[in-house]
Amino acid sequence: MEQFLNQLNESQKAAVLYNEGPSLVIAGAGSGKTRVLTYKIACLLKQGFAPSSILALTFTNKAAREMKDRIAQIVGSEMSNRLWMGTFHSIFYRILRMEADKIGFTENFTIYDSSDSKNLLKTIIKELRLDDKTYNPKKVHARISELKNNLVTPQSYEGRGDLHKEDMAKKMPLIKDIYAIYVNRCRKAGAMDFDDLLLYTNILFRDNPGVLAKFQHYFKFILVDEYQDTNFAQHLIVKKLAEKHHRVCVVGDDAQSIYSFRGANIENILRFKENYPEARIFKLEQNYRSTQNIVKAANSLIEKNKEQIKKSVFSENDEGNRVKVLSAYSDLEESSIIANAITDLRKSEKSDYRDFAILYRTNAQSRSLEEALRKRNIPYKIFGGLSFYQRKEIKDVIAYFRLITNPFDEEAFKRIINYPARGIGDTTVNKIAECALSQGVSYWGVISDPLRYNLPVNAGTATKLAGFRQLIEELAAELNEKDAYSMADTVIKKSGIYNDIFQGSSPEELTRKQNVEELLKGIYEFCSIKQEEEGDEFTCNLNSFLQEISLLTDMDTDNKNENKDRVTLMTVHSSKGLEFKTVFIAGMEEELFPSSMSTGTAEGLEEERRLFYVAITRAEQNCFVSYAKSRFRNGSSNFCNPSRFLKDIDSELLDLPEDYKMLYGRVSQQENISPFDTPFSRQTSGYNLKMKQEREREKVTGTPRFKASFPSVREAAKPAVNPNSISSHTPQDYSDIQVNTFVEHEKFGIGKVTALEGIGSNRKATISFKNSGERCILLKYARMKIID
DNA sequence: ACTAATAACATTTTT
DNA sequence: TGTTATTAGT
Repeated sequence: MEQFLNQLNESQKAAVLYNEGPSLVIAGAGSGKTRVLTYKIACLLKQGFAPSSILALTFTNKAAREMKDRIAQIVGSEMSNRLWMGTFHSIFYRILRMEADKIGFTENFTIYDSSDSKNLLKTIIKELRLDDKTYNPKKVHARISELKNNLVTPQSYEGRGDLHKEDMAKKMPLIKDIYAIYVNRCRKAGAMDFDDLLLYTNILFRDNPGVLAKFQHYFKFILVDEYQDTNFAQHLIVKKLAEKHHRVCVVGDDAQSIYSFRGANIENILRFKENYPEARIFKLEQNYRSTQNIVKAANSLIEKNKEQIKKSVFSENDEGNRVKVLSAYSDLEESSIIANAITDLRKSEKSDYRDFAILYRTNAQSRSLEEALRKRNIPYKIFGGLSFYQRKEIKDVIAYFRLITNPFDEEAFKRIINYPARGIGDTTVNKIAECALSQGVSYWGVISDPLRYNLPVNAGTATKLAGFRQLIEELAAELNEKDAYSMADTVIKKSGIYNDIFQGSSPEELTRKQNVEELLKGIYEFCSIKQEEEGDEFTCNLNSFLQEISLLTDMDTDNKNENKDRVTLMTVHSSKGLEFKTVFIAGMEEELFPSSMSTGTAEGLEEERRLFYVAITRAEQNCFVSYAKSRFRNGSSNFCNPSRFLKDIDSELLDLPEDYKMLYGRVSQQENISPFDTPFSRQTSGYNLKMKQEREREKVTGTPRFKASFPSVREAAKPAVNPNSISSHTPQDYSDIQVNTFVEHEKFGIGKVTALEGIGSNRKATISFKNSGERCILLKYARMKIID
């Protein structure tokens, strides 16, 4: 214990050791927040708190996993595995499954992802014959999400004239009707959306005092990471659970609250003390990550925000370089300047590619950056964009999984009723939908008994529908016999997906094939990991796999490229929590950063400023900020001005380009324009004039700083895969294995086989590992090799 | 029922 | 520009 405490500074130590009541830890960027959280939990365990009595909530699976690993290193994995540590959503998903009957769900309920939700809303809007321009499904979804996050149910909406007024003002007076129908449809489909996981948890606790009391008693200590990102529903869950013991510790940084558009309420952290008057507040202000100049620059920026908790983040690292501002004529030039800088810095500073990150406000900006990097053979990886589980072919397969575990899942049904094509077209589906709607049954109900519900289809179609029904029923019947992996294999073959996808050889088909293989591999790995964790009696069924992935994002999946030496490209949002030796922040322009969507309100603008703060504080040694004077956006080229945020940073901490000084030197001499109310038009004319002059000079001297044309060469398709590779990851052959054989396991290391039992795919080995003790492993899933 | 063509559209997105 | 969703045509 002592040795760990010695690794902490005084304020960190104080935060770790105070466990008597509620506490708020304000953790500045790079101040060792994770370290405090992990040591605190380790400390609690050492003090005798049972691991299962500690609830630790995070926002990402990644954060939860990392913390778990670090705690395991201190107290061992036997103990850390028993902690209730996970994302809000996954923890309460687990609890809701346990208590599903109390709120009228079955424990197998499906989770609708946001595209499922939007699709359902779209059909409801259509069914109500409303105009989907005014009732834009995306907007409606956002509104319903907001309502749910604030615990407004369709019932409680009734008594809220204020909310109705808001919706009327937005010309959507029927929101409440859509909302009510949506909730009903989800319930009938046995489905919850992401927001429901939090809403129903609150309902569960509200309506079942016994259940609440049970968990209040159960969780003796509650910790919340990234508290600035909690919404009202999350805040209230924590508050209710902590009511009994009042042992709650929340950690966060109000300056890094960047998710208000998803319902995060910065007030939760700003007003923590009002909710917990006896709370103690700890501030972690020493930044261990960045140079002094970077920290100072970030401080001078964030100072311009009004709403924040006072703190003074400082660094004792080297002074470092100033934040260098780069100016470019176009987004194309910006990209090449950055790419060249990476090449140069890598040599001059002996950096690896992995030391660099390029951050941007919008995903669309990645394209030109990509091209520039590719042109110079700089390896890179892009985060964001379409996640693995969002891909069409993956969603199709998952939809089969979902439908066979829950035939009432309407969205899954619609997705696969005619995929692969089986001659059931739009007209038939519409008939089913109409039939289901008018007679109050599910889609599945209709095709189970088309005659009873008078489904108006001809004999041919009826046969096809019966065929589909039979397919799903047959697959469902196998659910209890087979494990997830063989189940998935069966689904893909029986459904016809295999024939549809694994035949073609065009690059797109190849990619789809690869993705499905990747999914199968994922299921396989999931099974083997589960097998190891849960022991030999555990059968890994499809249901548990679905539960796992329904709350998983791509951030969690592609960690295999993590160690490769590549430049990172990502949005500022997804960079939160990460750090890089050198950071480029691209596109620091008005309307882009801050986004034109957020400049309308002071709060919106403050959030953009916090976003910039997050971006700057990712940098350890060098921070570059770039802007272009013209940018290709939404199909056309636009002139842009440098971001107002550049003016928020102390100019002594910036290394500004000449043209910027010329532009703003003049403006600021005239008058001191507040960054908030600078009329945009005032700058435009002068600025464009300047730009023209710059351009002319280029022409005259004939020495452009970079080549003007970039042939847009698209990268060739990914390397081909073995056409038979559907079986390339199938279990290794362990037929040579015997008692006393030595093996090396991927996770557990070297061990000796002490016993063997079972035959075929049920063959298991008991292995005594050098470092991890004795374990019984199903050979089918074992990831190990025999050593001679 | 399927395909091709065109219109509409477009922040950020831990779950 | 690039994607996605609806529509018109076969």
